[in-house]
Amino acid sequence: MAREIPDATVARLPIYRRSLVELASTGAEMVSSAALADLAGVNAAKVRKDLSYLGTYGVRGVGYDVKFLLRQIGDALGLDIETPVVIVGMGNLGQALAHYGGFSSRGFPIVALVDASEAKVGQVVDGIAISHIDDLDTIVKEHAIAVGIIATPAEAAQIVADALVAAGVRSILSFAPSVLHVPETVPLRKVDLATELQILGYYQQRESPAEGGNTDKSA
Amino acid sequence: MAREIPDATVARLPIYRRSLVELASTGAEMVSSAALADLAGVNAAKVRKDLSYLGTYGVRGVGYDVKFLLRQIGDALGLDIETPVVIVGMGNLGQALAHYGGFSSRGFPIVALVDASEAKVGQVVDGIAISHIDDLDTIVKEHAIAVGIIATPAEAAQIVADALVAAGVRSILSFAPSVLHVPETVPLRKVDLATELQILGYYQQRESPAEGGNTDKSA
DNA sequence: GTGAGCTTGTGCGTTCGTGCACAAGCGGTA
DNA sequence: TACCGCTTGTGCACGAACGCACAAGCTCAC
Ligand SMILES: NC(=O)c1ccc[n+]([C@@H]2O[C@H](COP(=O)([O-])OP(=O)(O)OC[C@H]3O[C@@H](n4cnc5c(N)ncnc54)[C@H](O)[C@@H]3O)[C@@H](O)[C@H]2O)c1
Ligand SMILES: NC(=O)c1ccc[n+]([C@@H]2O[C@H](COP(=O)([O-])OP(=O)(O)OC[C@H]3O[C@@H](n4cnc5c(N)ncnc54)[C@H](O)[C@@H]3O)[C@@H](O)[C@H]2O)c1
Repeated sequence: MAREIPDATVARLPIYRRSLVELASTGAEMVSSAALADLAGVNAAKVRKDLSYLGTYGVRGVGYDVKFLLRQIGDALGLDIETPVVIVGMGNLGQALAHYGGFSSRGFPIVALVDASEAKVGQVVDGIAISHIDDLDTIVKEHAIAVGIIATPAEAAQIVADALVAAGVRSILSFAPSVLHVPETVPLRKVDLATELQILGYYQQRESPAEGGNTDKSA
Repeated sequence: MAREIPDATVARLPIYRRSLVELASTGAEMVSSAALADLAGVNAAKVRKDLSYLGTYGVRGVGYDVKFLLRQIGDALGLDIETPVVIVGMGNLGQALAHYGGFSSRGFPIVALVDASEAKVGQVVDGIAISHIDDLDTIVKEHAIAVGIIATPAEAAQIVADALVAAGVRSILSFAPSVLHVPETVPLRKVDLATELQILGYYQQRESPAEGGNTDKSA
């Protein structure tokens, strides 16, 4: 329905959104592409082109309506409805994620926590009791969970990913440092902290400039 | 000295490295670009082209020497020497990062922890006492710290980034959801979990496939 | 020594992203 | 009503990345 939005643009929309939320809180009603570009740390022309994919709602000579733009971006990203999330693997990282409020406040409430360790099952973290991985299927269906976050060791990541897909999760975010295979229909994104550090290592060593957000690409 | 390596390639080197470490542990001596491509989840031609930037050390008809390749990649990424890291902001995320062993084992030992809260200063996490942010300068110089990890709230991120740069840190990894400005000479990478979820939201909503590692770009 | 069978290294066409630069268009002013 | 200044929307050209496809080159067998 909505027209096709380029990957690079999609990756920037959340940044624009964050900047706009900030702007809105200061009472600003309108914003120019130049001002937004400044806040988001990108080129003004890029901002205009990106926004043009959402439909052309700017007013020449004036700029964009902040509130309206926020709604447009929210719609494009599917933030108009809440997307329930399950975290699998309640170790160091899983616990930190569970405690973090930034997900719920951005439309991704964490509704279930899962682990394989008997010692962890039953523990309550941030108001949610940890369930056993064997019950994943039931849990996902019960809460209509759409997103699975993998925070298990790398060895377990593929098994967990398979289980999530089988249970009906529609997209996956993985923190495990391993290559995962999922069906084409399930969007998968990876965050690998050690990899990030190694990339920094290269640029640092070469003493060459290389600032960069972590935009995505690939098929 | 080493020839210029494209950004996209640099971002993949750590993945190759991980796959090679795995291979080496199984006793494999040689590996073909096709096999490595399979492990890393990329195209075989891309593997060959990527590796060719490191110099041309493959043997036609045979493949690449696993151990030698590991050394080559390690050198390119600057992993031949240990790179000390400081974590700033010891809340949920900072604590999880401090407990994580994956950094030290990959050449990035965490040698200092810093926070602004009096309540946290002095606490010992994973064998390291938390220091006060005011002492950052001294700490960085004392330990010859090269990388700063920012795990503070977004509001404090820019101040912390400035302090890190002033103290002499050479590159920065930030988890704060905010746009940071640093000198061109300081490589900066951002990891924003909420943004990742929002990006997933888009593809999920469109039910279109969009797997992807998080490769970087930008000037 | 010669040939068969692999695997590397890379040239080339294609696609995607970027940002400059400018015409189109809106609002306010005289 | 006519004009001026500002901002959007986009055509265009450049560059980066990708992956196919093939020649070059190595090893082994006979
Ligand atoms: N902690 C960090 O800061 C950090 C940083 C970078 C990457 N990571 C990665 O994130 C992942 C988790 O890290 P961590 O430090 O939290 O590890 P952890 O060992 O503390 O926790 C892992 C948890 O996963 C659970 N688990 C194991 N197998 C499981 C399975 N099959 N199903 C469900 N749960 C299972 C374990 O019981 C444990 O509670 C790892 O892949 C790690 O490499 C963590
Ligand atoms: N916890 C998560 O799972 C998670 C997930 C995504 C993003 N983040 C981001 O990571 C950052 C940290 O998250 P958190 O959950 O750990 O927050 P937190 O509130 O638990 O911890 C923040 C810590 O930073 C310290 N701090 C504040 N100002 C400081 C300053 N000027 N100098 C040094 N230290 C300072 C605080 O004392 C506190 O200990 C936030 O920006 C958050 O948005 C966290």
